[in-house]
Amino acid sequence: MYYYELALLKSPLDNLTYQCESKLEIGDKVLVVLQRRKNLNEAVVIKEVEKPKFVCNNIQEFTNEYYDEKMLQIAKFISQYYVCSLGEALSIYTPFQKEIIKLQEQIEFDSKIKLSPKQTEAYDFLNDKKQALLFANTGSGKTEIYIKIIEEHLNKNEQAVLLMPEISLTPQMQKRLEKVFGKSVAIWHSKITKKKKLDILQGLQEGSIKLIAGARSALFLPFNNLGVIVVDEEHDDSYKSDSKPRYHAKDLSIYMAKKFNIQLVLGSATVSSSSFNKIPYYRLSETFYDTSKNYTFDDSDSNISLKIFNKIKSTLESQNQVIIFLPTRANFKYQICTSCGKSVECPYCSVSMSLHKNDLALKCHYCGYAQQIPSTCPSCNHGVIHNLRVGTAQIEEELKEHFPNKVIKRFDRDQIKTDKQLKTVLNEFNDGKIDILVGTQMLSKGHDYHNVKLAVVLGIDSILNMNSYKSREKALSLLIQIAGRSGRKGQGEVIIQTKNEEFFQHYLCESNYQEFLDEELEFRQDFYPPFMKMAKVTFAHTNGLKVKDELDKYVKIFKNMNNIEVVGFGQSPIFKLANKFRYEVILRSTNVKALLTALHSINSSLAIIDMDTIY
DNA sequence: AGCACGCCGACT
DNA sequence: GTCGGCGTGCTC
Repeated sequence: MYYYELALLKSPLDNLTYQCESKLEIGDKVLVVLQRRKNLNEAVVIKEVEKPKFVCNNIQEFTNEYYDEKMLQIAKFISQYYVCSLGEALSIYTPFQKEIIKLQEQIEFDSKIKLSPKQTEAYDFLNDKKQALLFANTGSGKTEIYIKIIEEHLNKNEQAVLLMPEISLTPQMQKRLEKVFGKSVAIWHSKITKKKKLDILQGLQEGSIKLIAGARSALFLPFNNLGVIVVDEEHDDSYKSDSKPRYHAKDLSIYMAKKFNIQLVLGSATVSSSSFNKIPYYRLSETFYDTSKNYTFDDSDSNISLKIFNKIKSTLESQNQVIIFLPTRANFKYQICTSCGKSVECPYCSVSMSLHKNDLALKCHYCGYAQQIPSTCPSCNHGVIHNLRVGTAQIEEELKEHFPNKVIKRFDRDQIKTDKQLKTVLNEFNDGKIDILVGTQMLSKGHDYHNVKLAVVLGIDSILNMNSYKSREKALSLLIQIAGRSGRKGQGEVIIQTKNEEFFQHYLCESNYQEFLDEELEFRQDFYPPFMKMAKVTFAHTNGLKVKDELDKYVKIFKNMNNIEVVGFGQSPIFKLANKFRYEVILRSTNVKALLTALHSINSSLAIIDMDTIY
């Protein structure tokens, strides 16, 4: 009889020991039962052990899947660093299939891309440093550099992965990659169908697929010979997972690249302060087209002021396209009673309900709860409800009244739910079938809109005023990214509604972003990341008193720890979420080990641990 | 008594 | 995370 320690996939439990008549390999995926449970649980063989004192259950079934040594190593790191069980960490990986055999056919790619002298310099720099940051203005041709580097690796018979924020995986990018790499490239993200995923996995293991362009989960595919990881839009916070394991795909890319000697390229026009601080960078500011921009500021409160309206009007009159950004979905974000002053809140969350006129409903954007639009205030039963903080749907509606013969479309999570919808709207927009695109953050992410002459930015102040050490960086990078969508070929106009003109004005121009980073890093020295490690521990439970007690207990414990600082604690910004009350405590330390020791000492079923929290 | 519900603890 | 055990308290 053999005895093995197994990591239970998707389970927060520690490894458990099972027995088996036959010899197994480390990394094999098997199926087991847990005592009182009916369903089989997937598990991974971690190590062989001596016969334990307790009685073991048998391993029920075997599979033809396995995790290789590198996967196990990284998963162990993830479970340590991001504080989760090994089973949870391993769950992000897609395992290898046992009986697939690698075909030996080498294809020689020739992209025929001629890099400019500056691009060549950047290319040489990236190759020379092995792990480097490409700090490249929009329109400076960073994709071509990525392609050149990927090509070089594929021609050495290595594999490549190109990570992008989910929403930037556009048809344009797909076309560009397919033009060079043909059937050797595959696109990978959460919305790819099951069947397609199986085909890709087969192709990847056989060797017919050599490049994966995908969202963060693409980093965990069964690569056997990964030569390069490219992280595009590396500043993007969506690389951080918000469910267990709460890993950061960019940080893990850096870790994996160093550990396994893989080339790493991080790229962005607005590089993150953390990468800028620790990774050697090449500044590529030369652009192919003269992209001079004309910035205007507007300190109005109203949704669309006369000044903004006239700009939109004249842009449309000259047959050009407009994009309008605002950070809020729906028609209005807040429903305030003019009589009693109370806002209409979600019954399960402590947030205001958003008005969706089209669906005749108030919806909670956090738990999805929807209800009918009340005619009078539900608190005082007689007050009239007043709408505050305008959203994309409302702007769309108002613009449709003003420009009845123009085509106006919305670009947000309500409107774009599938990959197909995304592609359709983007294609229509680039074919000139849409005149105005009104959207949220989605608008800013890496899309190429070639005919946009005006970008309107509303509500950026609400991002700048967020209570986070990162809010300046977030607001500015977002603004630059949106501005970058206007006038990619030639003159572009940007109008920004803000009461912080001095701040934005100074740093807005892409060539000043570096100056911003220098000053921002100086400001953060000794207090914030990247100089300090920060973690957030949230306690959540339906019983508000119980969860408060738990928080108080742990705050006391943390305060008595060496090398750990309790930055603050209290109710979470959204105190009640999906019917659970939430309190949080922010910890920081210059000492990663001390911080991890504190986090690993937490033994509470109410705790949600978030290492390197982004807020 | 019969059960719905919520809390708690174990899982090899 | 998920399940069963068990106590509470409500209803027939």
